[in-house]
Amino acid sequence: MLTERQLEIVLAVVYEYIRSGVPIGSRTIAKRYLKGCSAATIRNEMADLEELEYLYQPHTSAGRIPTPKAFRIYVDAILQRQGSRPATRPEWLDELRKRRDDVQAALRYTTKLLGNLTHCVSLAALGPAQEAVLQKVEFIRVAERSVLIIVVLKGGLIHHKMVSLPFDMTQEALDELSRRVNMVAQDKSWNEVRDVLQKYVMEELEAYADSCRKALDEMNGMLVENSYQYFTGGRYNVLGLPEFSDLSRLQTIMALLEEDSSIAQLVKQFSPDNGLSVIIGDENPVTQMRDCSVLMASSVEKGRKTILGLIGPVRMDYEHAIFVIQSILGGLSRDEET
Amino acid sequence: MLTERQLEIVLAVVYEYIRSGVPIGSRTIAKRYLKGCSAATIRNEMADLEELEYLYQPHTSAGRIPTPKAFRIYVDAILQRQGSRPATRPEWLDELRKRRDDVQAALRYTTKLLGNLTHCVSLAALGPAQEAVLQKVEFIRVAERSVLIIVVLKGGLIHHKMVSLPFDMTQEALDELSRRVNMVAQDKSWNEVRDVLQKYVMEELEAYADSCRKALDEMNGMLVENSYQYFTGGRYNVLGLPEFSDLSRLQTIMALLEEDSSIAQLVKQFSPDNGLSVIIGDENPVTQMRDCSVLMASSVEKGRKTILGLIGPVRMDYEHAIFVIQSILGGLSRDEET
DNA sequence: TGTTAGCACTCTAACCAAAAGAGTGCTAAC
DNA sequence: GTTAGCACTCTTTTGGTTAGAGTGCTAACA
Repeated sequence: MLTERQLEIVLAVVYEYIRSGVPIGSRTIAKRYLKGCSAATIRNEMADLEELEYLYQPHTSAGRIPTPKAFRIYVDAILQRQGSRPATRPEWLDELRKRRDDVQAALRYTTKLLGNLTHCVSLAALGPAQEAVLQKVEFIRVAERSVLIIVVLKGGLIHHKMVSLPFDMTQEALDELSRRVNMVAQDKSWNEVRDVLQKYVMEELEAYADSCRKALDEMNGMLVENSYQYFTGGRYNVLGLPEFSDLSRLQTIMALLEEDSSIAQLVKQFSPDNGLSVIIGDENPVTQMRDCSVLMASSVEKGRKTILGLIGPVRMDYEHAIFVIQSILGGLSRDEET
Repeated sequence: MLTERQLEIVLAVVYEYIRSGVPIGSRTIAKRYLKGCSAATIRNEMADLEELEYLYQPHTSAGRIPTPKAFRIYVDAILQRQGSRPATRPEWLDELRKRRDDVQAALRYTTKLLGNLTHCVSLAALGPAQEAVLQKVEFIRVAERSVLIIVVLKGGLIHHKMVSLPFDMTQEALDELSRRVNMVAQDKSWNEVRDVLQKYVMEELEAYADSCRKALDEMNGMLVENSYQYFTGGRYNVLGLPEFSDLSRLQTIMALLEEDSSIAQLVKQFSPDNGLSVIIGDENPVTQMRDCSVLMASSVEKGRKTILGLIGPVRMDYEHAIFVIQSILGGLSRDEET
């Protein structure tokens, strides 16, 4: 265990390092944080902390840099005293609220906002919709055996997908299918109606059984399995940072961020069901991201998960980032009306 | 005017510079391209070409680098002998064709493909839809005075937008509106029906006149004014390039590319109505992009413009890029069935 | 008159050594 | 347990030197 003073030193080094980005010397700490002690004392402690793997030196005769382990206790300390939020509501929240009605547009705007405020790459994801209430379903024949499925969810969210069916269906047959599906499904969640629908459609539309089954399968895919929607923004924010001066490494991260599948991996692994999680440096199983930290916050509303993420340097301003990400998540929510 | 030999030298310097990225010396040219002449002769010519602003030296005693003016005649020369295309159809085209049915998804895939094949940042845009044939229009009430407008175009393309109306409308009234609009508009283009619709709706739905007018206005906005859809991809491709080692400059370009509005500006300014345009370096009025070259190709099909773009270093492999962008544009088109 | 060989000249990039600066680790005293 | 002092280490900066590439110019040549 760390002594009180050791903890103080670790926190001070992290704090200072986040601001300056250069190794922190004993003098700095003694002068600014532990005024009771001299630099030499700090040096002794630092040597111990190095053995305990909270700090390390890039080389002898340099100051100390915090390890991920140190960042971890720093972040944990921040999360502890979460209560003391600044009461002032930032003005950018109002702008966000205005756009809340169109969920997709709001999330796009959110990634921009989040990125700019934190100087990190930001991402937003909208979880599966199986719990969301269906408002309207429509099947539209686009070409032979090609059908466009449109699902409108309560709240104005829209999902659509082009699918190809095993057999062609006329628009009339599709309209009939739409009518039936809507009859059963309207104002219910997909989870509630999925099985009923499967049976009901099978019975009544036997002639098109195969195609209908396929269509419902695809709907299921749209709403359940594959149905995360991703948005990213602010990629340019990390370009200037010294920790990403190694371009080839930056390139692999950027490439990752253009692949929905890798974002999906990140999101699935880390987004807590409700709340915040912080993944620091090598805590991340995605090896290409070992030099980054990731913040993920999520909330569930009307059966639908909203996830916000931040990807930045290990040396990010966690305190500010946590504040921003939580404010925005709150701002997106309809529950909270102030 | 340039002499035959001067032209040869310019083209050779450009060609060599595109491949190597370093200043080209007189010896290289003499040895590989103009075997009849000695290096000294080439040097004399080069001095003249420098005065004519086709070449410049980063410093005395360095080789020559082509100016944008030189790139321009190089590109023009390529465009001249367009006819001699390699007959082999690249295998990536087949993959693209398979995805052609869902236009949006196809364009997303296109940006990825285009970026990877050319090592440039790629963009795709889908032009306004006022000429496209309407298949179905739907108005869905999402909240009080909040309505989701969905427009499905022939071919499976979908546009949707959340709008707020001056007065609330019941879903029944909206259904009535949908019914009327569909009756008039189905299988016609927006351009054909816009004015009729405006009148017709006004007459019959007087009670909701204001809201209906607003809804139709918004539809107009969706389909005409603001209706470009943009996709970008392959941003990471330019990260490694030496010409973008100045990160702050790269950062401004990347920031531009995350703004739909600045992409819009680029697209509107440069996309030719049908065909290809190449903007080299300082030919670009967007000052932040003076270090880049931009390729834009577009085609119009069923009244709808598809635009593909490439943004890369001035020293890009134009020949390859032109081939790729044209192949892909052809591959996206439905007309061309081979 | 256009072309070429030869050579002095220029500029960059790479290398090296020396000096400055920052910060440590250790020792001895408090 | 804490601190002052000091020698030591390592990086960064600076300046100077060299090797190499490529030019421009001149004089000779076809």
